[in-house]
Amino acid sequence: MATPAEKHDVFKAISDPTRREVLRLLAENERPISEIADHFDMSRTAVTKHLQILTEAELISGRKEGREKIYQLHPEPLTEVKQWLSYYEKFWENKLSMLKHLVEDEK
Amino acid sequence: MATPAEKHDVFKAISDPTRREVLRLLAENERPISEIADHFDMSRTAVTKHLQILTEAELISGRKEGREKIYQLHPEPLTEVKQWLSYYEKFWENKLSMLKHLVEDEK
DNA sequence: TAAACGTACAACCAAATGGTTACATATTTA
DNA sequence: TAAATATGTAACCATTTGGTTGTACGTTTA
Repeated sequence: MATPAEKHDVFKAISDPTRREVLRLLAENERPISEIADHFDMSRTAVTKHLQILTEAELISGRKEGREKIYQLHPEPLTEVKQWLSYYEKFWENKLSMLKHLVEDEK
Repeated sequence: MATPAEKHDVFKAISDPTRREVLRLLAENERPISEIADHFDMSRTAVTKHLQILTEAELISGRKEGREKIYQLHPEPLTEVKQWLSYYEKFWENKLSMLKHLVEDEK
């Protein structure tokens, strides 16, 4: 059967362009919600919902600091995507990458 | 701004567990629709819709052969996901992987 | 040629998704 | 303390998503 549609679905989380942009912003710096929202042409509420989805996927986390809530990136769950992708790499990659696979397998 | 929500959105295409399973099936073998549908607990029509989405993302293609339509995998668009991921790898990977990055950059 | 097979497609549906506005609450700051 | 700032949250909405059933149509095959 297919991979179960988990509560913390990282594939679903990264399927939205807005959420990918949020990840990129947080890769640069941790930021409060309002600063994140400033980068988008949508309401702060809408951005907050995206932050919740990313939080459920454990790709980000927020801490309260005074009246602000500061979000930071946690890229670890992306390894699941990387592992999934690695299965398909052999179908398209070249010899240089084959070498890379050998290195990978040494882990 | 965010990555445009393209017509052929590979991130959206792979966000669904059923579609990821279809890709896995086609990675093994090219198959007609009915054979793909047999692997799922849903109607053939529903599976066909997933095949259309994967086709729009150019991850698969189908050819008519007699009364069958045979689908095959085209994994190339997954490189977009791989490239996107590579930006985040530096945040989590270890030194062995750093070496791998050096090799990668030689391309 | 009649029946079975494989697919295409229209119409419909419930739930999820991605957005909104309005208002409440907590924290600084003037 | 009053005002401004930052966030939380409820209620609502349109569209998309992921599924269904029913029917039609081309292709074997008995």
